[in-house]
Amino acid sequence: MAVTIEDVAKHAGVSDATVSRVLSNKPHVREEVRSRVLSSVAELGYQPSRVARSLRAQRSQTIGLIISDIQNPFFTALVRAVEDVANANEHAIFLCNTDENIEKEKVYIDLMQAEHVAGVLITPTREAGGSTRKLLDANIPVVVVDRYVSDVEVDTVVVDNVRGAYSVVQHLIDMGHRRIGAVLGFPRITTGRERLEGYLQALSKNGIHADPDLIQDNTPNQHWGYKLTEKLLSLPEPPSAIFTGNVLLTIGALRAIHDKGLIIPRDVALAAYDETDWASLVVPALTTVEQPTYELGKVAAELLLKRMQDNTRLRQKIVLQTKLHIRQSSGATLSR
Amino acid sequence: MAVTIEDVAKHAGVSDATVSRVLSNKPHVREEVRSRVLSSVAELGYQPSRVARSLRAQRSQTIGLIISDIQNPFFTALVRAVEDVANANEHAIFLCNTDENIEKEKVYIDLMQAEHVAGVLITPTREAGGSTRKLLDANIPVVVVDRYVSDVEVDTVVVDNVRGAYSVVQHLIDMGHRRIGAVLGFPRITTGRERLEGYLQALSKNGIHADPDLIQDNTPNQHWGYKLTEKLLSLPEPPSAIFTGNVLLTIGALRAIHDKGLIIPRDVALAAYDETDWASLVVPALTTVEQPTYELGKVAAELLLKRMQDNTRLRQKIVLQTKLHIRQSSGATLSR
DNA sequence: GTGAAAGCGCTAACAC
DNA sequence: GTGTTAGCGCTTTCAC
Repeated sequence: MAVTIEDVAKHAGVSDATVSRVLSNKPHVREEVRSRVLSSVAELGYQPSRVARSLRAQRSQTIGLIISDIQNPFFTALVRAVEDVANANEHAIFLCNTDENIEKEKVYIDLMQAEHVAGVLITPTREAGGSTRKLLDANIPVVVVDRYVSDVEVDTVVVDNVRGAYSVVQHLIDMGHRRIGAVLGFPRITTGRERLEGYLQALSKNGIHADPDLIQDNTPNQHWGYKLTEKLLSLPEPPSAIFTGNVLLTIGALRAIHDKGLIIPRDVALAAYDETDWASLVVPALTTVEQPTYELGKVAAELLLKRMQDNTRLRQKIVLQTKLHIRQSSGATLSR
Repeated sequence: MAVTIEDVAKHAGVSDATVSRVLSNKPHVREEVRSRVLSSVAELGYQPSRVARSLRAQRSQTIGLIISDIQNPFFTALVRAVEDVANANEHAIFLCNTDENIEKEKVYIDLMQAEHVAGVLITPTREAGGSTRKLLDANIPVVVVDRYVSDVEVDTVVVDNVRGAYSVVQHLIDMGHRRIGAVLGFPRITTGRERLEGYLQALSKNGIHADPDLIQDNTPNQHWGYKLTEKLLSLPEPPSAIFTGNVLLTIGALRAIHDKGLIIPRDVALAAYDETDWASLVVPALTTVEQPTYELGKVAAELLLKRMQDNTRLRQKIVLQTKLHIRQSSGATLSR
């Protein structure tokens, strides 16, 4: 049906081996033969089968990208970066969404093996690196990104979440707040835990007692952002400021605050993890911690490519820094 | 290295063919043998190679998804839906981003052939369906989604953009506006052209002359949303209302309006294509046209699966409807 | 410098 | 009901 290497070989009057050599730029082919083959390729519109190549090489030209939620703009920027890097290196991308669900993660890990992918980028659903280890055991290069796993030696690219959270909570304290609520993702996800840690460090450094009622966590999505914020606002002694742990939680929180009829920052201040396109357009503009999302994906993808080329290199852990954007939602009166 | 079907066969004391039969639930296998094979599979942790299967079957268990921009939440919802459907049918997804770039689209089309994908979902970069035809010629099932192509017979799932745009522009007219600016995507993309058409229909129906100065189009991203809106606002006779053609254009427009120091809807009203999480949280809340994004992806993916099963069925064109959300940005004083 | 042949892991056609 | 065999398209020895 489709045109195969044999068709090209016949057309050029050579063997398939020679065609193969030409196409993979191997030496030891006469210039004349090479050009004859190339024109046959062009004439027949030959497309080498990546499937056959994968089977033969026992490795496909594809990178598996296992992320938590494609509808979270944070991951979207990551995907974008990975795609750009993969593209430039002639790799395709298998996209997989776990929804923070360990079962889905497992299914996808098996898929990665069955597809003989060249490598995997994963934002693991939990700190225990079972899935990561399984891939490594199958001899598949892996880079863990955004979150780390603690019980497996693996290349890792993350953001300094402790410091990011610390800086923004410190800012809230600087604005005079002492009862600061936290709306976070599960602490079993390392990003959630580290942001909690930064929050606690800031409080402790300023001699503020951490009230457990003020610390809420669950799946980091809009629904729980709403629920947890509602809970905070209904406390007998509600917080005067709220720190939200990612963009989806923030959207939920904004809605909850609005539905309660409260005004930011007059009734309750807000500072959020994750910068977005619209953070500076909302009224009041949002104080945010910006993560280097594109950079994160780019660095991780590049690291994966290096690992794919040389599996003996030393494992690396790269930590990127965040940037604080101070705007009106935290009560700051600075320009936006 | 990895466990193969032969390993399983030996372990169970049968031939590979029998193992294959068991795994693909073929009849004519003794129950006793079947269970012996299955326990060998489990014991050895055997994972059938999808690569080998693909080569053998001349078709992989993968769906190609070629979209325009993964960072646009509209496409993100689409991706999400496709992934859910593919998942439920044991298909993986190749994700490809064209950036509205025909050259990238062509590269990906070739990739789809080289990967022997089971089918392709595509949001074509232009109305001329060259890429789509190429896939069909290679006997790969295709469903065109979001935008249509006019010169190829192909299954299509789109939104009624003319009507969506018409309804929101009519609403602006109802609010008393007669000079309405339009910030749109290229008319070579069918969504852009149809939204322009809806805009023009609404004007014409109300006896309003369409001023060419008020109609701006370019690549539908944030940058151009800003530029084109700036241009509109700098006209000697600027519009009293602006209709933006997608969410990225809207973000650019919001920023441009803000940077000019104008207040919505007092100085200029705004109504936007695409509903978002935050549209109702911005102050003023945005009047939007909501597209059934998830539905779009779901219907398209299901249609593709049907086409994959039976390539002789009649071509279908499915048109989904939009929903207008009237909020304050258009000057409406209704509740949000 | 080039060709012939083997084989990657799987399934389907054909034996028995 | 089960095994043997061939072959999907490619690359990589190994001859010559």
